[in-house]
Amino acid sequence: MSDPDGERTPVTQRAVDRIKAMIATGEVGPGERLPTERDLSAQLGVSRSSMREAIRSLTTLGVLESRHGAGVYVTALRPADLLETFSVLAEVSQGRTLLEVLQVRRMLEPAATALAAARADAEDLDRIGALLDRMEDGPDVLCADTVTADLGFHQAIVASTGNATLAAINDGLSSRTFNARVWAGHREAGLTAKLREDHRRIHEALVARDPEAARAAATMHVLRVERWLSADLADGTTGD
Amino acid sequence: MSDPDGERTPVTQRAVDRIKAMIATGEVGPGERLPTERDLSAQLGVSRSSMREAIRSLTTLGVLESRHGAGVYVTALRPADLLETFSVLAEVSQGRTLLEVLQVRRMLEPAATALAAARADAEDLDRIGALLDRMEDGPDVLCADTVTADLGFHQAIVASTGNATLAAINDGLSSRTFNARVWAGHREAGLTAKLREDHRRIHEALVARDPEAARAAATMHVLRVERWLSADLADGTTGD
DNA sequence: CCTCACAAGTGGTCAGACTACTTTCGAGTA
DNA sequence: TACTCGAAAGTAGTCTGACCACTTGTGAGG
Repeated sequence: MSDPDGERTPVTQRAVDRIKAMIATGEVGPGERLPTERDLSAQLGVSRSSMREAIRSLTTLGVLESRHGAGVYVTALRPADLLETFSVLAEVSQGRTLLEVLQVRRMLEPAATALAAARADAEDLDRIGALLDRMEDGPDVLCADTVTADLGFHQAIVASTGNATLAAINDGLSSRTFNARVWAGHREAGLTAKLREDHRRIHEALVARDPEAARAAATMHVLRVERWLSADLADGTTGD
Repeated sequence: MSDPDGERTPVTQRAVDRIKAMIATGEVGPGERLPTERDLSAQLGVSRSSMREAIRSLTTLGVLESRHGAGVYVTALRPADLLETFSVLAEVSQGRTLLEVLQVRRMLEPAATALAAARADAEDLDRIGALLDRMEDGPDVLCADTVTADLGFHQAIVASTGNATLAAINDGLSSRTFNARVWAGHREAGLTAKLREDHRRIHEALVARDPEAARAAATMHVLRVERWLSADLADGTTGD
């Protein structure tokens, strides 16, 4: 910050910085509306196109939100808003990076699940249990619902830790396409029962309010997925 | 993906998706150059303005890189590229969210430090040791160098795990301004010696290649900072 | 063979017009 | 009076075409 002016900074970047400053100084707070694009561009002496690119950039970052016909607003600036971009990692990653992601999840999920075992309230447990049932209900068929329930199951657990930042990060480390691959891979190997067993054990530990059991169950689950991915990658037929 | 067409998607969003698809299908790979903005906009039948906004969005996400006069390129798509936006969280966070961030670090750093104790090579240890010295060299005065060395110290440790994704995430959870606050706060309380001791213990565990000692030392360090922040927030004079 | 200036090509910025959507407010109605 | 609904004003979204700033390749000149 405070680049004297040694090098010419692009106009759009200056606009981005200016808006960031407006938020940092409290000139506009979370949830509030910014001046119109036209006003902003006039204030900063830049064209509306450049201002729009600046706004687009901050919108992508989750700092601003544009509502067609209504105006540009500052988001709530909650972790979930700011970490939405995070999902790109899981989406784009392949091979080696995917393994790295799983390694990070092996650090986070056990700790998060243990914390959830201590903190989840009855309502949380109900929600988690319902998602578990949805996963079990699915026949052998791998309907998209199973994958959805699986994602929801883990998200609900992490969310019940009460740490929104943790939840947002963990969500970013999971991706629908990857999860679908995991289920498909396990079905081919006839191992979907193992996945279901993992989930049930995690749920039992949560209900029993046993953090250490929860940690162990979560570790085993991530490890299983990690091991499967390792083997899958080694097969060569990695697909995209 | 594959939104039938139930609702009209904005033109710019379609352009973003199209470029993402070009990358996903391998039509353009990491490091390669895209067609010119003018060509792309013609291909997709959108205006150059909209295409520029799409490119701006992907540039912000760390997927593309624009070089004035030279063209638009796909980045290497390394985790560090994709997670650069992550730092916004640590920059913007305040109060409660900051505590959440530290709680996540308490899950990651011990595990990462333990892994580093097992994996770091001689070169890594040298680099880490040098940064430790730089931190100790600083007199009582809190020159910016101490903060820089502190940041570098933790980054070097996490980097030596060999997990670039982990390193990128952890970097995103640290911020220069927060670190400076921590040092300033500890100096006021006359506790900088404690911070130095933490770092020394971590380093010793790494050199001894003792993962469990490393895990414990890292945990204690993060806990100390967490406890300090808790107290600092309770003081009310939280600053911005 | 090397150097350097020029030219072509590229992203960066600007201006202004029009479209699509949202919100507001007032006229008309029950 | 209270409610409904449609028109109007205001906003973001898109398009066009022009010009500026920078990079790169190339060809003339040394």
